[in-house]
Amino acid sequence: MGSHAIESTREQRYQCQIPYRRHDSTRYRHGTVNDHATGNDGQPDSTLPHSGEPDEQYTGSGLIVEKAKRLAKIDATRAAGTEPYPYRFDRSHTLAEIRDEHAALAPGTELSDRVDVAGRVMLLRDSGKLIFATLRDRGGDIQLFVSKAVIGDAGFGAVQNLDLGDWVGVSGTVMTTRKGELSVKVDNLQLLSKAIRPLPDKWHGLTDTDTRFRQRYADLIVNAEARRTFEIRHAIIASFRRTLHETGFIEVETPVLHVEAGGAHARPFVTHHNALDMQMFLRIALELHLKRLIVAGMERVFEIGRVFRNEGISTRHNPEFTMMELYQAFADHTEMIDITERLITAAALDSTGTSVVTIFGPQEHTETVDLALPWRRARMIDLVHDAIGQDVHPSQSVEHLRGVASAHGVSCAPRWGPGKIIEELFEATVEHTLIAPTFVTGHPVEISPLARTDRYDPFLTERFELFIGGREYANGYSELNDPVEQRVRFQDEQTAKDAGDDEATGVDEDYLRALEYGMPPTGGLGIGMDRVAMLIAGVHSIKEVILFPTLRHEVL
RNA sequence: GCCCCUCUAGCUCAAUGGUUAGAGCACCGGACUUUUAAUCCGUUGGUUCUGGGUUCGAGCCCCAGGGGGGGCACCA
Repeated sequence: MGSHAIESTREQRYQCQIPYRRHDSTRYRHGTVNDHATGNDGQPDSTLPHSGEPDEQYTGSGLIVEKAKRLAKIDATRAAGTEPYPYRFDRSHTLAEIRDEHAALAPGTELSDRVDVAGRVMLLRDSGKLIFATLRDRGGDIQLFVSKAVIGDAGFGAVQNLDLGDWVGVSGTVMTTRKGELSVKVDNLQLLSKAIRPLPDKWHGLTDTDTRFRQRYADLIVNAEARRTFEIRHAIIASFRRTLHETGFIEVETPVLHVEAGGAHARPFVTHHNALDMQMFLRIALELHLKRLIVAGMERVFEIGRVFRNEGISTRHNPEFTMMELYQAFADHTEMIDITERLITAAALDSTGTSVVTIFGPQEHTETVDLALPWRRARMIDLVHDAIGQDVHPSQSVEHLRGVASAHGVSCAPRWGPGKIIEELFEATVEHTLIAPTFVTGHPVEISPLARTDRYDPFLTERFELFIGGREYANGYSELNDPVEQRVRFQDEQTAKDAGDDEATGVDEDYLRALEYGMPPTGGLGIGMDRVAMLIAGVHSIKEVILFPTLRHEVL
C-alpha cells in the first residue's frame, strides 16, 4: 500500500515536468516542490529545448525555463567530454584552514603555496577578463580570483558558465587583492556538481517560514542565522556528552518501540508490528528502560534520544523531540539538581562562549539571565503559598482545595485529587513568574508516580522541575525503587486510565519484575534538549532548533 | 478544536476597487583585469494559493476551502 502511494506521487510529479518530458523523458528525475505553481506556462515548445546552444533557442525566465537552461549546460559539458557530476575531489585545505594559515597577509601579496579547495559558489562578480567568486564550504567563505590570462580561454569559459549554487573544486595559489581580500588565484577549476535549481535571493535569503522549514536545505544554504542555531544545538549536545562522560556515565540505546508507553503522562503514537501481530507504541520517555539498566548494575547511564508525543504543535512543542535522561545509582534528587545546573551552564559556555542568555517574555519583553549565578530552589507548596497567601498541602481535603482553586480562577476536573489541584494552582499562579532559573521541588505524590516519597513528608516526593523564563526545562527525582509501592502507584494510574485519562499509563509488569530484583537508591533526570537549545541559541520557536520539524503533508 | 494574521515572478518585496500587476536579485545578451550584494546598458519572466460570489470593472471586497505563522485550549 505504501509503495503504491509513493509511486503515484512520483507520477504526479513527473506530469508537472511537461517541458522536460517532451524533450528528454529519461534524464530528468528530480521531483520538485514548487513546480506546480508555475507548471506548464503555455509557452511554445521551441522556447524550451534541452540541447544545443543555451543562448539562442529559448528565452525567458521562471523556474521551468531556468532549470532547462542549466540542464542544457550539463548536456553541453558532457558533449565536451567533461563529467558534470564527478565521483570525488581531493582537497588539500578547508577554507578555514587557509584563513587560519594566512590570517594577516598584506594587500597585494602573491604566495606560491598551492591549494586545492572545494565548495559551493555563492556569489559571482564578472568584470570581463577577471571573475571573482565567493566559494563556501562548511567552515566559511573565501574569494576565488579567476584571471583569463591565468586559467586560459577554455577554463575561463567554464567559469563564465557557472551558476550560483554549483559545487566546484579549484586548484591555485593563495593571494590577496589590492584591497586585501584573501583569495585563491585559480589555475584549474572543476565542476563537482551542477545545481539545477536557483538559490533563493543572495542578499535577503529565505524569509517565508513555510519554505524555510519545508526546504531546510535551502534555508541552511542561504541563512547564516539558521546555520548558527544548529551549530549551537550540536555544540550543546556535544557538551552534554562530554560532561557526562567525564562524570562516569555511559551512553546507551534503548528501544523506541514500546509495548507499554510509560515514564510520562502523554498520548503516544500507536503502531503495529506485522510479524508479531502486536500493537506497539513509540516511546514517550526514556525512563523505564534506563532504570532497568540501573537494576542491571550499570550504575551511571544516559541516553540522548527522540521521544514522541501525540499532542499539539506549538512554538514549544514538536511531536517528536529530543530528551536527555540520566540515572545515577546511590544518588538522590539533590545530586540531580547539581548536575542539571552543571550540564546547562557548561553547554551555554561551550556553545556560545557566554553563560548569559536572553529570555523572551510576553509582549516583546526580554531580559537577560546569567546561568552562572546560583539557581534558586523552592518547594512547590511554598511558592503557591507565597503567590496566594494561603497554605496548600496535599493532605488537605479535595473540597477545601477545590475552593481555593476556584477562588483563583482554576477550574478542576472531577477526578483530580489534592495533588493535581495544587499543581494546577502552581501553573496558574507561579509558573510564569519564574524567570531566573528555579528548581521547584516537592511535587505531590499523586502527580509523580515514579518518584520516591519525601523522606520527611509522606504527601510529597523528592522531585524537582527546573523553570527558566516561565518554561520547564528539566524534571528529576529520587527514584522510587520499592516494587510493592511502585505497583500501588501503577494501579492508581491504571484506575485513572480506566476512568478516561488517556495520558495515564498502565501497569508495566516487566518493569515491576525488574524492580523485584532490586534497584539501588538512584537519582534520575530528564532534560528537554530542544528547549535548552532554544534558550541558549535565543530563538522563539522549537522549529528553529529542529532541522526538519513536523509539518502538515505538502500537497504536490 | 477555537480566534487573529498571512499567501503576488525561482527569491525579497510593491501595487486608492479603475490602462496590459511593477521593482530589486537570479536568469539571458552586451561592456569592463582588483571586484566585495561589483557596476553600467538591454531583454525575459505572472493560474496574484484554489474555487465560487458581488461589481461595468477584483491582486484588493464577500463566502468556502488549502498552506503557513501567532494566540487560546491541550501538553508533568
